[in-house]
Amino acid sequence: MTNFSELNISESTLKSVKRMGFEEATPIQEGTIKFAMEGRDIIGQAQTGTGKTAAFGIPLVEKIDPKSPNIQGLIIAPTRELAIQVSEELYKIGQDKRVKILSVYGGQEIGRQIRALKNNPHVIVGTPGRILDHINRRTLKLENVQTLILDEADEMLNMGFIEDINTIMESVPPERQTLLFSATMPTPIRKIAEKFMKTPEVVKIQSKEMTVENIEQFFVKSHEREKFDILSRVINVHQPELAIIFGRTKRRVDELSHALSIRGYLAEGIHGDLSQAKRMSVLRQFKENKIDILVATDVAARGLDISGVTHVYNYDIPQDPESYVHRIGRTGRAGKSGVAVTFVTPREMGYLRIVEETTKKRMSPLRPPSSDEALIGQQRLAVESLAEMVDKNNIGDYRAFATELLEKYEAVDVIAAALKSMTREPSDTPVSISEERPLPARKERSGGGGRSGGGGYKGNNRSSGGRSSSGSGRSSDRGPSRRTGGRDGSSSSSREGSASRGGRPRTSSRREN
DNA sequence: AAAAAAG
Repeated sequence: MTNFSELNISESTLKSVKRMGFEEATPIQEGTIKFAMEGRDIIGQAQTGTGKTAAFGIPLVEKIDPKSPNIQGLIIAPTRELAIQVSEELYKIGQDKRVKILSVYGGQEIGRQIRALKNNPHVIVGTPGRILDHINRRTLKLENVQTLILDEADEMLNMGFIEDINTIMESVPPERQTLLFSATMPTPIRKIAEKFMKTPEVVKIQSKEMTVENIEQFFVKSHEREKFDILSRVINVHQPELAIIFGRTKRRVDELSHALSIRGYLAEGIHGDLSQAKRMSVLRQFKENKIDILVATDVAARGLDISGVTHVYNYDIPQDPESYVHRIGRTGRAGKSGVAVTFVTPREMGYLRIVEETTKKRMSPLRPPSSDEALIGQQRLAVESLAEMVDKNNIGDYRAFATELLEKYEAVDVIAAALKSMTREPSDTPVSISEERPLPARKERSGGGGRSGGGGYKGNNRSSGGRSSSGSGRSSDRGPSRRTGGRDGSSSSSREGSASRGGRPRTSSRREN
């Protein structure tokens, strides 16, 4: 372990770092700061939560001349939220040295940014689209940039920014220092590194920090229409302090957050169609614990560093396993433990296996709690918060009323009544969540086909005839490989028997509610 | 097929 004071950092920066509560450098910080202060180019392989921002932020701030009016550092980040987060942390690191940081990103009035740019910031943090926009408007002068940093480079690749990145990098003087951070190193990123970097030092942190070892991973096999009720029960049993629920689409997120609010949870949604102001306010409320549950699309899956997230729920299993790793990585951070629960419909079980192959870890099946268990969870919660109020002597002047009650009733009855009034009974308020189009059944190396549309709806519809919605019966293109393998069809499982209580034979009576 | 990011 290295202490920051051993890293040749200037007094002013050290002071800021101390104020932020940092004492010892994390592995990525130790490795990066040492080489970066020597002016070396660096490839850092690490995810957020490892102290990455300070790893490049400290040497960047060290290099800034606060008396110069020029932009000396440029940082490119994949999402707006990440750009904001990075600029906030850089501001703290550079506070004592009076380094001026400016973030530029889409969704914010560009005139305001242009005015702010005239205020001679030293460091720009931005998203690719808006940075390019400013370059084209000639409102962003990059000819004095000495340090260029790519944060989450592989994410920017995934999001299709690779061309933008190339263009931006070409607009920065070649005799600069370049730091590139990426969790993985796919070929296009490697190419960028070869093209734009000078004999970079590679700083890789041990795989231990990059995996998900302190996260307990569960899955719940559940049909689409049962998901929400099971989710509420699981939440009531888990009693998460801070939870993120991921949904697959923006619409899904809207409906879920609305439904949760109806049932009395403090939940808000966040996705890319909301105004930037709304996105920021939701995130801030979540960080300040004003809401307990953040419902999100993958906009919140990557990079965001929100401390204290105890549970992650994947209401829909993510398509690609990488997304899964990013999502559950929002919990179990900074050495704390976390819980991740993933809902998976029977026909999506193939995706689950793929995820498990990627993480090299099996998920444990989670039995959906009964409504009784959910209630007990709520009651426990009431007991805890009552006890906490007593412990903290947070009783105000209710003692007189308590005495009054005790003249008439048994103490135990009074307390029981108080507990009951604090308990949220499982609500049966109806909520509506649209059925999500199921993920396409995983195709196994089918060679042929390739006609547009990919015949998505190839479900395991028994051919029960009945005008399945919207006609257009394209039953002709039944794939060549209708496999019979482990389909659950008759679901011989018999555990979690409570789910199908009424034992209704699943005949053709679809859609009757 | 969805989401992110420039409007």
